[in-house]
Amino acid sequence: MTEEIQVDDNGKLKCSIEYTLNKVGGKWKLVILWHITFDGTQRYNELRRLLPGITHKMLSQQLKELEQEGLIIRTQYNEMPPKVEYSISERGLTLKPILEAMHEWGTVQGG
Amino acid sequence: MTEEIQVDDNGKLKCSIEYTLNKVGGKWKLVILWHITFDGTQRYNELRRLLPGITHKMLSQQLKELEQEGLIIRTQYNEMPPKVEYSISERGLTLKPILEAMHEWGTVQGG
DNA sequence: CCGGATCCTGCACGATACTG
DNA sequence: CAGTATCGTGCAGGATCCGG
Repeated sequence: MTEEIQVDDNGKLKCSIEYTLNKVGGKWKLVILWHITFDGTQRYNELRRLLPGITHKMLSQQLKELEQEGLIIRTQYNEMPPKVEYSISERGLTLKPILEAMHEWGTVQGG
Repeated sequence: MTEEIQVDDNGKLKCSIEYTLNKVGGKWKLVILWHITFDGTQRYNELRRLLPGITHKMLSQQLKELEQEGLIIRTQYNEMPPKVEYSISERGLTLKPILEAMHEWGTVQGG
């Protein structure tokens, strides 16, 4: 079994936290994942309401990236009107410790 | 004791994770904290070596912000040549669960 | 050795209009 | 309802020089 070592564009060593930040960094991803994980499956417009301040573009963009990473699952119902649900995947569930830790810290430190 | 509720610029509710991201979000803060927490007290240039790719400006800027947040402690020795050490604070130690969770995830998922 | 000051660039993020 | 398309912009982040 070969050793997989994380490197950046210049071939320098990266620590594992940088890998994580690459996947779920940015302003919205962890917040989205938190809601889908703990509030359960959500529709598109439900997420918009849960995320005050997010724009149309950012929500759909972040959802698409999260789906491509296999962290959430997109389920489309071909009805009228359209209905799309986003749920957490098994891989996404492995982020739970991170979400819980960050939520706990924000709650305690933020008052 | 009054209830402290997190709100954004428009008075909308924020979830605790957003508070956390405000404090330790961005490209470098968590990585810096990880090294100072688990590799122990570090000098300025030692941190530069531990953080391949970080620029002079970003390192000093992030260190200053982390110190102002009370997450790390800056100790200056008035010698020649100058010597400055950065160590984790008690408040900074409360981030340990987050750091461990993100490092663990990056290690497992990143291979 | 440890930074601050300045100037600059690019991309994350946003506003808005349009569509099946 | 659940998105795309287009166009802007501000600030995170970077390069470089200066100073104690």
